[in-house]
Amino acid sequence: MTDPSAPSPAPTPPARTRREQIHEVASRLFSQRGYHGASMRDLAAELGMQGGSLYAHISGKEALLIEIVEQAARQFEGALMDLQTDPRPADERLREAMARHLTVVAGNLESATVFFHEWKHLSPEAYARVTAWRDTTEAFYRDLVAGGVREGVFRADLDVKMTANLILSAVNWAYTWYRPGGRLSPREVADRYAGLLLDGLRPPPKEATP
Amino acid sequence: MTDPSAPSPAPTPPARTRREQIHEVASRLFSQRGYHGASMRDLAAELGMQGGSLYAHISGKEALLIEIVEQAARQFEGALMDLQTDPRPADERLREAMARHLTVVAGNLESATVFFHEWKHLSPEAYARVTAWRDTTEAFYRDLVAGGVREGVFRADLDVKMTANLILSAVNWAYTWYRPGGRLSPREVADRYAGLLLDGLRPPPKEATP
DNA sequence: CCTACCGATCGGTAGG
DNA sequence: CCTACCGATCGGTAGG
Repeated sequence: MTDPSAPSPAPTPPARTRREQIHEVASRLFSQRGYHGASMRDLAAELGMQGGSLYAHISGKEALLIEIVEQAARQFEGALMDLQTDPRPADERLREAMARHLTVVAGNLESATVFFHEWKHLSPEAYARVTAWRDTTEAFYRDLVAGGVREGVFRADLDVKMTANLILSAVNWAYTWYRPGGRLSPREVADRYAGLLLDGLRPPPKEATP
Repeated sequence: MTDPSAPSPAPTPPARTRREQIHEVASRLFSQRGYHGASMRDLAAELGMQGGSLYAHISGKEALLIEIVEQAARQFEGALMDLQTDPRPADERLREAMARHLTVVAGNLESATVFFHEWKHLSPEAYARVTAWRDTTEAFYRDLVAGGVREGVFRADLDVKMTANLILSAVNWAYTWYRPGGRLSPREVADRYAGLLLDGLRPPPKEATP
């Protein structure tokens, strides 16, 4: 990691790194085996330590789950929320939001899987925080759709809630099938999905030539 | 359940009922707490028996998971597969497939949740069977989309795989938000989703009036 | 970060 | 379907 010919201006703090390693391996194990199916001894073994040694770095198993899930929630939030003040028309904002959302999912498949599957095992307080984050994301997409209707970029007769549900389905469900190194980048998936949603499956109407 | 004024022509076999009760409660517990988070003693307690007594009815915990997951898979298959020979145009077939798919999800929220979350805990043989079922469903939607393109009902430039992914996202993700007794029936959700997918979010082009 | 250990709980079985 | 039990494993701690 360190180039011996160069000075090392900012030595990496090692304590932080170890915690991050634990988080990373825990994300993988929780996503593969589920929260209850992955044991602290499994986790320790993957890091080359004994089970009890983990507790020098973390306070417990649930704290690990909380941090993984809340970090994922913060990433979704950080990717989307500044789009609320974006001046572009709603169709462009939709394309951009889907691209960012899919980029977070695709770039964090393991913690996204933990976020979607294991959040129900959180203690009531953390559970409530995650529920609030989910509601915020849903409201973001509903507002985007409603804004598009107001702008005249979207149909006036849209069911705003169902439209937001459909968009969320597309970007969230990607955690089940998207694999890095596949045919399409997250942005390409977003472009195709947004194109389908905006223009629909039907062929464009022919020029009126009776 | 039995009308005392009427003769009972086919007495219900009680052994089958007990197994079905176990399946039903297991679906709920597995969906709420996850496969590894739900214990056999939890399950027995909900049925008013001791942990060991379950094994008079079932062979083990994993057999229970296999049966729940495979029953769900069979329901999806049974709902969709006869549509392959349906003579209607692809847009109508799409609407019907989504309605049936959503009806299975909405009518079996617990086992659908187990199907989507816990199948990764199956033994290799059952895992392979479920994977094959998933592939069949994906192929069904890809064929439907490709058929629509051939018929001229869908745009010629569709990305068939991504279109099928988008449809599957819509109908599968419903397990996370659909609740019985909500605003819309599964069929109404399907109608709205199919309408959005077919016609898109953009307003219809005005009649050419220059 | 390790050794050694705690009480609790796990899936499952024997014998009735 | 129950009682009583099996060995294994769980999350976590004490003391170094």
